[in-house]
Amino acid sequence: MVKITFPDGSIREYPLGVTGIEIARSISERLAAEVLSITVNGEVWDLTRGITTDATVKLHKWDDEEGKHTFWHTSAHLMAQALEALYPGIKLGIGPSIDNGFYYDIDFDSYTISDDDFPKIEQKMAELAHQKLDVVRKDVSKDEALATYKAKGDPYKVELISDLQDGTITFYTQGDFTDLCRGPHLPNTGYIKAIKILSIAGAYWRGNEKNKMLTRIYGITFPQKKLLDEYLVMLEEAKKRDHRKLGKEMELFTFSQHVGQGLPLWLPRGAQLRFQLEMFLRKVQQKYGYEQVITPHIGQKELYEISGHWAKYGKDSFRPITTPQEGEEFLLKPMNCPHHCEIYKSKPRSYKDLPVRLAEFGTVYRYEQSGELHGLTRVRGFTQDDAHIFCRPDQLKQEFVKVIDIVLYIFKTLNFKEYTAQVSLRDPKDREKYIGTDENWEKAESAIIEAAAERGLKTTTVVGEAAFYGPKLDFMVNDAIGRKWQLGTIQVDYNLPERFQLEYIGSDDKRYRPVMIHRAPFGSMERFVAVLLEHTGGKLPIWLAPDQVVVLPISEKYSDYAKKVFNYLNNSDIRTLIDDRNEKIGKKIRDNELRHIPYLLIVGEKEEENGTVAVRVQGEGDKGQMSLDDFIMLVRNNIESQLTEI
RNA sequence: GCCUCUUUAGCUCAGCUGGUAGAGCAGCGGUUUCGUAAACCGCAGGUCGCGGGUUCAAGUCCCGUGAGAGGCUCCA
Repeated sequence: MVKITFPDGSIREYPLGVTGIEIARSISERLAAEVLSITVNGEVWDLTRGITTDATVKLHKWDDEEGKHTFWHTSAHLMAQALEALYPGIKLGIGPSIDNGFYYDIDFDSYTISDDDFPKIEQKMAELAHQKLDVVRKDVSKDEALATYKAKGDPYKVELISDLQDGTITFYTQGDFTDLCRGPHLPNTGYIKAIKILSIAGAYWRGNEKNKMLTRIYGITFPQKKLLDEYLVMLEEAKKRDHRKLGKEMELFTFSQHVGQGLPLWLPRGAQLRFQLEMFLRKVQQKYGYEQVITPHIGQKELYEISGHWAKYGKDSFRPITTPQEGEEFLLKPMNCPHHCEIYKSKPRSYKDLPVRLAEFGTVYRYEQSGELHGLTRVRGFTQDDAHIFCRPDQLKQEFVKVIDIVLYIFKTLNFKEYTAQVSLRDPKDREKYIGTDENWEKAESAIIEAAAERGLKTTTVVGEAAFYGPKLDFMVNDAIGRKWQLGTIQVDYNLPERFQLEYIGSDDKRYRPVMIHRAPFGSMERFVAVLLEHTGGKLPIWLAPDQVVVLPISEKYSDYAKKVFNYLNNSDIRTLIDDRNEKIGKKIRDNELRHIPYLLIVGEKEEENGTVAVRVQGEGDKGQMSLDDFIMLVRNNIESQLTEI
């Protein structure tokens, strides 16, 4: 007998070799029907694997991450099985589950695969799933595993096996398909009821660009058709919220192939939106003791040699700008920090002056790889909401905490309810990647960890993700449909003060070196606007909306009154438009709703008589008549309630 | 940068196997003067991303190149 401990602490005894599915069945048939995998002593197992020691277990259903991953892992095998049947002789790479589904990397050799093949693949998978093929685990020796794949002529699996430790290597077999795999898997393929092949893409073997490019096929599967339908609806919703689409529809920004890839052109409405965001952050920063500075878009190459950016990123940057003067070279600035260091150095600083907090909406240029460019989220010219805090070492943690407060205030104001924070530390084994002394790195890392703890942030820690000059704290927000975006970043830097020989005079009249914090709560204006659009689906908070109100006369008879309303509102600092086209009111409402304008004011005979407006709120419909002054109060109160005090 | 796909009017898209470009919306002109998500009629609008090639003939086939999409690698 074995003792099985459940998550609630209860213990039951089962015969030696009991399986997960048997345990589930002993609890209820319904559970047995839903369970997908089981964690045994911290390791996720197949439901059909016998338990031979006392164990702590947890059963996983579809709503557990572990359950989904087991499901999708088997689905990846199912897809590979279907592909092998359809395209004999293909060579399999790897096929893991991912956050939303699974993929398999495959060397198709002479076959070419396109979207048109998806239905065929889906159909074959469905057919194989329907056969309820048992998925059988088998331990094999390394030699045996190698021999199997050598015989099959699959170089990728041979490479994978060669890199594995000796000992237990497992194969999973379903029907005539066998794959090298650690597992775990579903008991049989019959669990998979709904299948969708999503996309196709190239992927380097083992993620290394020196290796051969394999074909990666992405798919997703579900235990019920209904769930697939819901997922497809969600994908549609994501498409609707795509900031590139909204940016075009709302006339916020555009790109021109003549201006260049990744160089956004902000249209009047987009510029208005950015301006509102800037004003908002300027106000917050003023309260936190920041001072605005302005620096040029270029700087001498030497500046970046001092900072270390040229050595580190020079080869991936825009080429230096030359001048009529022999030997003179400038760079488009890829960072604002060197300029800000020079501002710090422009006069002697006393310990009493610190912290010095220099802020700038600084536009920088980076030559991102062409394949990486994406809408406003990844561009070659962008404006950081940048600031550099120069402080004494004893002020570091406190300053860091204040920056966290700014970030959290922004998230709150803009209604990002869920967020996580990631502490990125250096990889102590990869010294080549970083500059600076061990001692300073350790001080910086502990300052971040302590500051995050002080504000009770839930953090994850990733080793090896630090910037080359220091560790950082990055913020990720969840948007309205659950997607994660990286936004703000706060970074500690002992390195640049060293390189720029920054100093302050201490109370003992000796010279000391300040510490720097780089921070950008939005990250960049471009990226932030993109995330905001996707989060809100274009329904921006009223204070950010480029156009806040549009006045719609019922017919041309009332356009004089509409103009009076329009002027009155604009004079009251409410950004107002008028739509006095010769169209029916229904048409005007439709068009202006589609433009995502927060308030539509309908004016006709009744309104003109009473000196009122009929208010229609975007997405909510008719709110009835009110006086113009009441409406202005309504708008102002709305703005105030959204912009809560710090 | 690499792989796959896409590129036709301001926007969204149609144009099969090569025979010389089409729709809806937007725009403009008119009719209508209207009460909460699309009134009606008419007009105009395109060197089919760009450059070569094959062909009697290229939006369509081939080569090169720009831009976009989905991934991979990268991200100060």
